[in-house]
Amino acid sequence: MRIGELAARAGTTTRTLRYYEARGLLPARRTDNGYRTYDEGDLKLLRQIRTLQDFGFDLEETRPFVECLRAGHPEGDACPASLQVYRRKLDELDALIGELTAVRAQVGRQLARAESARDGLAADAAVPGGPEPVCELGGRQR
Amino acid sequence: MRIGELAARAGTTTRTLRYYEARGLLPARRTDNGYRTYDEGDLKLLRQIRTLQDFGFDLEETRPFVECLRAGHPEGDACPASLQVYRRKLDELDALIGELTAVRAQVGRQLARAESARDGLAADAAVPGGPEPVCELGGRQR
DNA sequence: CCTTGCCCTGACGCCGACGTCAAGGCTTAG
DNA sequence: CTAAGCCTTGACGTCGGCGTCAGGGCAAGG
Repeated sequence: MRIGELAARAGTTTRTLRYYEARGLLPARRTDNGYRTYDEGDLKLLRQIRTLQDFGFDLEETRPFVECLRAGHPEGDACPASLQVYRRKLDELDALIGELTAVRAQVGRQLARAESARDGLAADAAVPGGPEPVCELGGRQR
Repeated sequence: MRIGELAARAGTTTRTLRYYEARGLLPARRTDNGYRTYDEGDLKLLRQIRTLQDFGFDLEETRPFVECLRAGHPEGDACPASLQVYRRKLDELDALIGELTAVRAQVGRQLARAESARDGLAADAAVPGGPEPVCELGGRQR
C-alpha cells in the first residue's frame, strides 16, 4: 500500500508518515518510481506509535516499542526497554499529576479568598477611604 | 530602578522583562538616555506575573491580573476578569488531571499486563514454536 | 584614555510534531 | 490530449517564552 492509504487507515496524514521516516522511526520501501510502499506490519507499527502518542509519549519514547515489534514480538511492550519507558512515564505522570493537583488546590484557595474578599467588601463596609477602584475593562473584549 | 535590578529582585532576566514589554504586559518608562526605569509598583506587577506563570498560566492569562493591579486594586485577583481566569484555569486543570489520571491508569495496566505476560512466558512454557525472539538493543545506546 | 559594567535594538535559535506551500512527476480515466 | 488525483523533495511556518549572540552606546572609576 502507498503512503496515502496507510495514513488514511491509521487516521493520520502523509506528512506525519514522512516525518516518522525522516526520524528513522518508520522507514519505507520504495517502488520503481520512488513511491513509498508499506505493508500490514507497518500499519501495526504505526498504530503502536499512535497509541503511545495519544498517551502523551514523545516520539522518541515510542522507538523501543517499534523496535520490539520489528524484532518479531507480537507486542511492542514485550521488551525490557519498553517496560523501562512505561515505568519512567508512570513516574513522570505521578509527578505531573501531583504538581497539577497542588496547583489546582492553590488556585482554588486563591479563588475562594478573592471571592470572599469581594463579598466582604460589599456595601463598602471595609473601605473607609471610600469606594474601591473599579476595573475598567468594559468596552472592548478580545 | 533599572532593568537589571528589577530582574534580579524578581528572580528573572532582563530578556524576560523586555519580552513582557514587547507583549505590552509590563511597559517601562525611559530615562533620557533610553534606559528603562521601573518602580516598586512594577515589581509588584512583575511578581504577580511570575506567581501566575509558576502556576502554569499563559502570559496572556496574567494580563487581567496585571491590569487589575494597575487599576489600583491591592490584589490582582480583585477584578471579575481575574476571577474568570481562575475559574477557567480550574476547569482546565480538572480536565487535564482527569485525562492524565486516566492515562496513568491505562499505562499502569499495560505495564502490569506486559510484566505478567513476560513472567508467564518464563521457561518458554507457552511458546510451542520455540524460544521467543529477543530484542537486539545491546550494542550501542543513546 | 581605557576598561568595566551597565544598557540598547535587532534578529536568529530552540523545542516537538507536524501543517502548508511550491514545483514538479507518474498514472489513469475520459 | 488533458485533467484529476495520486506521489516526490525541499523548505518555511506554527506556537510560547524566552536564550543568545552581534554590534553598539553610556557612565564611572582608575
